[in-house]
Amino acid sequence: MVIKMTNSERKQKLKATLIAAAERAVAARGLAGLKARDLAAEAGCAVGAIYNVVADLDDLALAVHARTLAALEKELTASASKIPVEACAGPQRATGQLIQMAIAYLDFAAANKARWRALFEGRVPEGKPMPEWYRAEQTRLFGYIEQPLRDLLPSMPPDQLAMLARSLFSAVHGIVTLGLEEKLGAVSLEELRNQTALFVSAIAKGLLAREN
Amino acid sequence: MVIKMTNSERKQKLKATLIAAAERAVAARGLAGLKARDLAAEAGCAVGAIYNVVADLDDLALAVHARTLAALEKELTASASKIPVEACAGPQRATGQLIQMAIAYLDFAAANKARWRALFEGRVPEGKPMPEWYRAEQTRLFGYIEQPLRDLLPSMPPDQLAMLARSLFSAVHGIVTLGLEEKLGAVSLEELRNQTALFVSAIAKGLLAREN
DNA sequence: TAGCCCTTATGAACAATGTTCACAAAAACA
DNA sequence: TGTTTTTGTGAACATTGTTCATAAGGGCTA
Repeated sequence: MVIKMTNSERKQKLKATLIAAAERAVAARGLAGLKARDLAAEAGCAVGAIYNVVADLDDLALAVHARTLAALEKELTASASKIPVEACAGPQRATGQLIQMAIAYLDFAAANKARWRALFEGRVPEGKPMPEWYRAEQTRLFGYIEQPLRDLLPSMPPDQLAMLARSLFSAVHGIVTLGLEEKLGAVSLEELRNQTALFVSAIAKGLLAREN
Repeated sequence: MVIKMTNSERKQKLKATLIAAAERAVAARGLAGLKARDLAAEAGCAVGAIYNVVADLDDLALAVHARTLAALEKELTASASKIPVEACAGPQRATGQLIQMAIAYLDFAAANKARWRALFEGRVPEGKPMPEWYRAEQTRLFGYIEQPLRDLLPSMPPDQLAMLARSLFSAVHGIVTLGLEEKLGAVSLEELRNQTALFVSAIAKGLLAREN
């Protein structure tokens, strides 16, 4: 007996299938490996069918990005929970948390290179300013950085704190990005971990010194 | 009378023309705006002629990148010369130089957004590991960072110093990149300058503290 | 169940790419 | 001047994303 599906069921199923296929494609061959015909072949549908469930291939890429961000968040929270609450207090603890998160970020990027890179490769064609939910996701993830930063610098006004979180993430992101690209010469993951920890620690120390 | 040109003269001239056209295209429409047919039209040659003087469009992009790096270097040295030699000494002076350079980098990126972005957008298709002269250029530019870093941390071994220079650049690059992308929310250039200075200063302070 | 409508599926067709190639033109050389 | 090598040409090819007329099939009312 053939299982019948209602229309919207089929639609949702196809969308899920396509996203899964897209994720595999990105993981295996990068964002440039996301091709309409390949997706259609792997999902077992016609090329045109793609555009019934998704507006663009960019749309699909965004869906993949969302899943990547979710995986990243999982990793971040997992790493955060590894620090015992009573280990130490005050600035030391906050600094430790920041270092831990930075290294978790690095490790995630290294372990999911293609998918992670794809997050920052996408073209922003001036026209589509990125959907709201995606922005919200990003902002929410930033919360993870702001909290330890707040512990570190209690007297910092919230808006400056947000700015600082942004910059701190950017700095770590830079180290991770250029570290994982072979573009600038190869570095071992272990060495990258050291550098990341060193820099986050230095930044924390420097910021703390400035505050007093 | 028609001016005749020897073959290699023509070739070089066409190459120069193409590079100039490519530079304009990248500056105006980004790396994605580098199209074979547009170039041919602007250079007044056939599309096929391009491939007589250049292997790829990627090759042309590299030529453009080289010019961008040259312009950046000019800016960096100009900014470096603005610091009076006698202003202050030791760690303060070194820190000041690093901040100055970071801000010069930021300003250059902001003033030459498209060309600068193109430097890091290029596809690295695993196959062509980037020509040697390009790597050499990059390495040479890193020298500008290493020197003040050496002043700041005289007891640091050279290989670690190179690593540190790399990471410092990466961190600043991250702040600049994510700052100029609208992807993460807009920030004014002035605010970015403050953040950059704040972070470089914090890093310098933190590294110095670690050393003693 | 029959009949109508609207959603979905299809794959050929379109437009825009980079790149190649057989051939033409021109320069280099003997 | 005649031959050979280099350079120029633009049509042709392959690969993209995206669209569209058309066909197929589910959804609903009678």
